[in-house]
Amino acid sequence: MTVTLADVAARARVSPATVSRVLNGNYPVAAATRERVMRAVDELDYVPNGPASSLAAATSDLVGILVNDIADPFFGIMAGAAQGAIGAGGAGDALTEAGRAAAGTAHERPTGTSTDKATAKATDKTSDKTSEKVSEKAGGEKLAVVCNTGGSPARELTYLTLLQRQRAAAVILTGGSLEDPEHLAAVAAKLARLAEAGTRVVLCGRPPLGEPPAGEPAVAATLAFDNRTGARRLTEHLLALGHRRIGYVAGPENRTTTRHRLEGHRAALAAAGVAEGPTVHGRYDRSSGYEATVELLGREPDLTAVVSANDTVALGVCAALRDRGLSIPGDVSVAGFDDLPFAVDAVPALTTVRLPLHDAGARAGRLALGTEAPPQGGVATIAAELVVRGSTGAPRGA
Amino acid sequence: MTVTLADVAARARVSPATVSRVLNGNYPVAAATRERVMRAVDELDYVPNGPASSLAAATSDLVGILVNDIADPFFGIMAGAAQGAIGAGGAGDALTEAGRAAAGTAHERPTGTSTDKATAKATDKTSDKTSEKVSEKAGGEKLAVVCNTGGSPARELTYLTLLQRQRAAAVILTGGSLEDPEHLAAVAAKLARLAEAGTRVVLCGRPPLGEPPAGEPAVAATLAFDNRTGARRLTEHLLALGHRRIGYVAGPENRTTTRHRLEGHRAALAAAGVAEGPTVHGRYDRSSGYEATVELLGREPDLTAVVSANDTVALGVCAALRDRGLSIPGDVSVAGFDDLPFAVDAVPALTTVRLPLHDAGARAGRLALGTEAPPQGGVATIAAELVVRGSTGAPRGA
DNA sequence: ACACGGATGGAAAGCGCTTTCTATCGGGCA
DNA sequence: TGCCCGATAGAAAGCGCTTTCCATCCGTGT
Repeated sequence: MTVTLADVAARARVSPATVSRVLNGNYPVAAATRERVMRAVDELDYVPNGPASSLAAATSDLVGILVNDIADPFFGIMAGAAQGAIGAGGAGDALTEAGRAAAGTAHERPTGTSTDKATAKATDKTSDKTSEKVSEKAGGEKLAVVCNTGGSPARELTYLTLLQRQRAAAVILTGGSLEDPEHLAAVAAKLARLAEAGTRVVLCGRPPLGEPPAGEPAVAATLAFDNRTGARRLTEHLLALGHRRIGYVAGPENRTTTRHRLEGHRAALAAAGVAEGPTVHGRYDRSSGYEATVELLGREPDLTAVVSANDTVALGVCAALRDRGLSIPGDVSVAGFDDLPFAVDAVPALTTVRLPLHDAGARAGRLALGTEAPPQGGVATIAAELVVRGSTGAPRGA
Repeated sequence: MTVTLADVAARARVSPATVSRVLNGNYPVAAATRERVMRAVDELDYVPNGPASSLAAATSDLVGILVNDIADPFFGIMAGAAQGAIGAGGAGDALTEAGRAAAGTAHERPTGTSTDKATAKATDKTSDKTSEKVSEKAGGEKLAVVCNTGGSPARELTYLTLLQRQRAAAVILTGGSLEDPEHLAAVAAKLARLAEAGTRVVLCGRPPLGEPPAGEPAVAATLAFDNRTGARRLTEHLLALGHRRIGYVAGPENRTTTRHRLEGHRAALAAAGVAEGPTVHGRYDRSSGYEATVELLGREPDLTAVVSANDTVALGVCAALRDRGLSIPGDVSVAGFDDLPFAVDAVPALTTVRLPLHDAGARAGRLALGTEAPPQGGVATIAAELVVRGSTGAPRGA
């Protein structure tokens, strides 16, 4: 029922081997023959069987991107950027172009007859392009898929196994991870076997794995966000404004991101000799920020500033404050983290710490492709930048 | 180098066939034998070769979710919900639980010795569960991957082809589509072949495909948002408040969502005998809303209300208005669409049209799994609900 | 006590593609 | 003119797993 390589071979009156070679373009095939094969592919509307190729070639062109929460733009932006770098044929940033290019792209190949042939042609084109003896390592066009772990360690492992099963070309893990030693070890082990099997591993916005066993090569290329310094700068900013009673709405416990940001915050306080204010842990969503703020104010009614786990949480913090009749930043200053697109639209606009999510994601994509050389020592630290806006100001009477 | 089924068989002193049967649990295997095999699997840390199984079984457990923009929560929420319904082992909504459950889940299997064994165990557990003669159609645990098309029709087709190659179990297309007839035909053709090959096709938040050829079964189960009615209600609300000069910041041209919302808007105006105000098309992002508003005010300085393509755009509209010194809703009312989580945090909170993204996504996931029966006639229309908040009010002097 | 059938396990034939290893065909060169 | 080589194409051996027959084995019914 489905068209196979053999069918194409028969129609083109060549051997299956030749068809394979034409399609993969890594072996000289006479122009005439190639032409004949392509015609047959077109006419039969042949689509290669992925599993079969992957099995025979022992590789696939899948790249997995793991995210903690796909509904959170923090991950969406990184994933989109990575995906753009991986799948857009080098165009780099298809995501950004997307809106504008929304129309038109479909007509680029007017030669096609039946609509579906356009697809086949596209495939051919790709092969053509790569057929000019592209080295194996160069990493041609790959297909990125994003896997939503929902923050569940079990699911993270499941996806990693799936990707391992699929013999993925690369895996990108984004965002902070759970700090449970058992889980960490399990992930490290899994990544080690993936790397061993030839899958490129990239960590984006996540701290590096432990050191590799001995003099062995690093398992993963790592792009780590400098959450600690970012958080520290943010708290220093608040301290400079005169705040001394600062509440902290932290992210979920046992997460690296949560810990690092908290550490930066505490470091700033310690350096200034200011006592730490109340801290409440919660989720990375707005209602968590709301609830935490209520709790915080209960514990310490005269707070003059609240630092949030991230921008989304900050929105909840603002809402809670407003509902209590407190003005921002008049009565209480609020700070976010990440500088997601909506941060500037909050009223007042959020003071926050910008993380170059887009750049980091794109770079992760290139690392996954092998287009970009891994950083020295395998780990690059990505700086976080303080962005001061209207939501922070001097405390009353300062 | 890698462990294969045969290795496991050898170690367990059974035939490969038996190992396969234990792993897939669709054939009676004596408890003792099974036990032996499982031990071997554990000890060797065996991970099945996905491509090989897919090839032999002619199916895979991949479910593809196509989204237009992964950085947009509109898609993220649907994708997350779908993914939760598909991959969470029936738990239904892993995404929501995620934050809370962030810790702990890793310890659930204290029997494991080496860290990596935990994974193997998890796999076994799954097999166990399904080994009790689960019918083929029931659709066990599948793996959802989301594919970001970035709104590019070419990429949409590419991903569909990829999924076809992988012999995906199901495909979910989310969000509106381009209205280009050629592209539409290409997609329809592709989906038809997918369906024909046994892949379940679900459209979520996208209008139905054209009618299937003759008396043939519908290719796709469709969950269509009633954007038209939603938009109509929204404009009616504005009209009821007394607005007569309403600007419209529309989404990209040639998109179904854009057209439907615009049609609803116009229908309301027509029904009320009110002349249509200026309309500007743009992207689905905040800066587009900002720019469009500047343009709108240039054309028609005395607008009293602006309707936006969606909430994100509305944020940009608000920013532009604020920058011009116009108050919301005092001088100009603003309305969004979708009711994304941040809509309530805008100041003033956005009046918008709520789309049950989460429910729709989850339902799409169940349809993809075959857990839920497709709607009558193949198409279910999902109602959109007007949500009135502070960003809309009576125009000055009304 | 003997034949029969249910319960298990093995053998082996692929699934569709990739990739050596060969075979063939012309030319260029000595 | 004859030989060796580069350029092409084909043959065939898998890749690792599923699954359709079959072959056993043992408990039962009569």
